[in-house]
Amino acid sequence: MNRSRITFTLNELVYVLNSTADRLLRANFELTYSQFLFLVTLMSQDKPTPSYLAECLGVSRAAVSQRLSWFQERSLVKVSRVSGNEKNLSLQLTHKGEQLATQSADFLEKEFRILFDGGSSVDLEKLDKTLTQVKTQLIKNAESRNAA
Amino acid sequence: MNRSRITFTLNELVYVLNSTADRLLRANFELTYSQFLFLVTLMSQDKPTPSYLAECLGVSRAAVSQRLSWFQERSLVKVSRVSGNEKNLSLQLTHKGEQLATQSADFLEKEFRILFDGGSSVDLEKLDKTLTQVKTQLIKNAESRNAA
DNA sequence: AAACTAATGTTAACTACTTGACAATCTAGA
DNA sequence: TCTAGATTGTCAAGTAGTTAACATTAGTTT
Repeated sequence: MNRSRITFTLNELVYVLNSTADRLLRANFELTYSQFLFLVTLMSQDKPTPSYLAECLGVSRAAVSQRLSWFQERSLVKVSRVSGNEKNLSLQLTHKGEQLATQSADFLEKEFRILFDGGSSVDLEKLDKTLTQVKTQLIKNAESRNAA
Repeated sequence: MNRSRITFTLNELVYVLNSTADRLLRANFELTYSQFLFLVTLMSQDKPTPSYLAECLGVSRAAVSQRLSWFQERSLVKVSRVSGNEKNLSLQLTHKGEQLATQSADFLEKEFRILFDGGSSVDLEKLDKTLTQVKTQLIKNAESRNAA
């Protein structure tokens, strides 16, 4: 029952976090959480192709392809071709897109700092390290188990 | 950047956990993770109505309604009416459904114990408590923020 | 150079959810 | 008692993802 409890707790926590973010973003920027992630991920991306964006977002190339028009229609993302490269599309945040991404990220950051706060005895820095450790170990064990 | 890192880490960890569970269940029981959750949740439920199941699963009543036929077709769940109650449906795992739920849960439990193991220095019990604490506090702060 | 091979982006068909509307049923209050 | 309100289950329409198949382009091998 140990395993179940912690995976359920994790799922619940993630649900609370993501739906809170979604609510805040909808109310203040008319943006869903997943649209926000799309913009923010694209902004921090060194290789701005749809294929790489899909990989960073953890979704399929088809999913990115389908969503692109939404961001183009709203002048948030510019899709172009770089001369000498007929294979890859190049994605770029417009000025408007960049502003929206930056402002909403700052806002969310500030809001969450308040929500996480309140005389908490939890060391978030340390918690993050622990979680990363669990993740890494899980992946490693799964791999060695598959190899065997 | 603190907030972002930990929410990303959490999302990543949950993704690894759930997709691992999904892979194991598909390979060994021809069951997706979400079908597994449907069965297991129903099994541990005291008030076996679709509406309450939806609440427990964290999805809409419509979603449960749409999925019910899948479980009925495979003789995993029996849908009936209790006499004297024309409003609520009554859901019940069949013997086959109960066996599948129990066996797959035991299997998953065992597999995850192995994956979580391996000379880990992480106290999962304690981690669970910390996560629960963070979740509770987050909800509390969000409420008092909304009230104000 | 030609010919495999691999990667990219798009489409079609599917799945699993959502919200909003609805009829049917139960429950309480005047 | 009966009526107003709440709850339940379902449907329709919409959204966001999936996989599989495809044409196109780029790299590699012979």
